Amino acid sequence: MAVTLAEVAAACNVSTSTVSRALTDPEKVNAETRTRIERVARQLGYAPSRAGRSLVSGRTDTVGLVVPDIANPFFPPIIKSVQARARDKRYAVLIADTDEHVADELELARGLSRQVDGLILASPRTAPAELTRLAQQLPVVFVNREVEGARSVVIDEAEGMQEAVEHLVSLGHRRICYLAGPRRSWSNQQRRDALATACAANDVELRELGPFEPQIQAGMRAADLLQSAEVAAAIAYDDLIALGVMSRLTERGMQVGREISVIGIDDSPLSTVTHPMLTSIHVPAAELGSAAVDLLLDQLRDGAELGAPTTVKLETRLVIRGSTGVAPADPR
Amino acid sequence: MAVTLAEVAAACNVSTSTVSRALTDPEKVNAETRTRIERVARQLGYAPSRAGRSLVSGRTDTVGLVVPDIANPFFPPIIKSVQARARDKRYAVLIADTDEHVADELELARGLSRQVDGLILASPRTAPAELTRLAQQLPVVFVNREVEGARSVVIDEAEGMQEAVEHLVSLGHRRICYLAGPRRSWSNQQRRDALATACAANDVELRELGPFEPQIQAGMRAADLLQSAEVAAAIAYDDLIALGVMSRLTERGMQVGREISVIGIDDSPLSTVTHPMLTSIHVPAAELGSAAVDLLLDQLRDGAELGAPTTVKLETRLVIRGSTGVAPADPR
DNA sequence: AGAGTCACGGCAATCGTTTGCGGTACGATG
DNA sequence: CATCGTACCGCAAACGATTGCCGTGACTCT
Repeated sequence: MAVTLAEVAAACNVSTSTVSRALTDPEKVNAETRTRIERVARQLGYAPSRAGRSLVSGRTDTVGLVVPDIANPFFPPIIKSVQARARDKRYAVLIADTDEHVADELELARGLSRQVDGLILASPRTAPAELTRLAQQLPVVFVNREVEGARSVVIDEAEGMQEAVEHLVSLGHRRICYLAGPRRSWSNQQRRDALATACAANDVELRELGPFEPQIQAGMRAADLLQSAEVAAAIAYDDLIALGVMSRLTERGMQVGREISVIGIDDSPLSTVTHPMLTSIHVPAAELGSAAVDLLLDQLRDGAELGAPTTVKLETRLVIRGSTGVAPADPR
Repeated sequence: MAVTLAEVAAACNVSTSTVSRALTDPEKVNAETRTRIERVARQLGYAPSRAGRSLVSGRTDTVGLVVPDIANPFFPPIIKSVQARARDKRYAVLIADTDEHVADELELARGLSRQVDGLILASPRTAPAELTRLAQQLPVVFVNREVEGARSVVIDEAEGMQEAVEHLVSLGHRRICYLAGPRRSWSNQQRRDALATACAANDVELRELGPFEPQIQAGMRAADLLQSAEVAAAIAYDDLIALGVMSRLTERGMQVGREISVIGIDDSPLSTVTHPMLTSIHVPAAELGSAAVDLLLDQLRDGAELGAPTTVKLETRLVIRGSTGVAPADPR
């Protein structure tokens, strides 16, 4: 079928070793023969067999990426940047989608682990101990989750959250409702904590509803609950929930941005598709992805596979759009 | 590092061949030894090396999937269903995103082709001849594009488009504007043709604007053009464009669903997030994905690698929501 | 009892690459 | 002229799994 090293070697009257060296270790072989080999290899359309190479090198030149839900607009930008960065470094990317099934997460990761050199887990929800253990078995980088003894890339929601609260306060709001994400989600806790801190610092009352799954439908459910709560400002766990809320509230005749203010988190491209557009805390998704790849490849190269646990923190900031406005005189 | 066949064999006092057979060809070996081997293998945590297996079998148990843009909500459902179906059949999925760069499409596909048994190309925009040639080199299934001599799964927009036109006509519209997708896009031509046919059959005047890239931003641009055209009903190439149009029109103070009607295609989950919600032609995305995998694996199994070119056609239908309404008395 | 059958499992070749260990030929050096 | 160094390249052994072929032993049938 495919052209092999041996065929190229035969066509050049040299041994396979020489061809191999010529193509991977150019200095090790005479310049003249090297160019000859290179030419013939190209002519014959030679491409090294991944399998053969893997077998002896022990590497696969592939990284795995596990995400909870490709359809959640938060992840595509991350996936894209992971792919782009990996491709630059000659790595392929295997993707697995857990469909938000926490139970499948480890299983999928383990499955991938056999065919990749390293893994990136985005927003995992598996128990910490399991993740630590996984990270001891092969190079892993966690995105949007800090794990003991492992490397991770996370976002620092403090800044953005503080801006969000100050923004609402400046509009006259004194009471904010947090629409919580999945109960055991690490980033939900981070966000809730950041919000609590910001509220405390600004003397704002904080309420909470939820938990909600990060899906539009759940956001619609949240909207109905929100209407019976006495608040005029809500910060949602993520954009999807926020969008669901807006959609449902609008449908029920409320004027988002006037009667009630809504803030999302992620600043996904969808933030601009609604009317009014969604005020959201911007998360640098592309950087999340590329930083994760860098951290991972770093780990792979150094051989120091369990290199110093590092946490890269990326900043967030508030992007103000139309879904937030001055608090109504009477907070309902 | 990893447990090998040889280690399992040693632990069982049998040869590697026996272990291999016990695990892959259960009938070929004595029930008693088989269970013993299975037990030991599990205990030792044995997992076959993909590389070793590939080398001798020539297969990789991996399929490649090339999509134009993961961030386009049309594709995640397809990706998901491809993955799910592939996983069922013990195949891994390598994904590549062309970022809408037509030029990279073939290159990415070729790159993948070395490490997969077969390819699925979703909505490719490469020239037909190239695609035909690609399909001769390895098993390929095309999604959302018909290619000479190759297998593909496409959608039949005729039905949905006819429903859409009839729907608009029943609301009093006599003039429809098509917001075209990328000029050389195959599905754009399909959709335009289907629309033209439906319009002719219903004695409706058809205008056209574009081309537009399938992105929200482009839709916003379309909206502004639309306002200076004398139409009160538009059918967009896809939901993203339609959503961009709605968003921008609403922002400019128009009442979508009253002053102007908008219809999208794809019926992506986002259709429900806007207000009013987007009337859209539903495309069975999940079926597209799983049908593609079935077609591909079929091709792989039969060895008849260039099996009969088949085209699977999936039906579409209109989903009516709030973005369409009765035509205003004076079409502006 | 002898021959044939059958189930089971081992041997060894094979897939395509990489790489340590030498071997060869050449030029340089004393 | 002999010795040594060096640059280049070939040999062959891995890597881990699969599989055709054959040997062994037990059983059956006549």
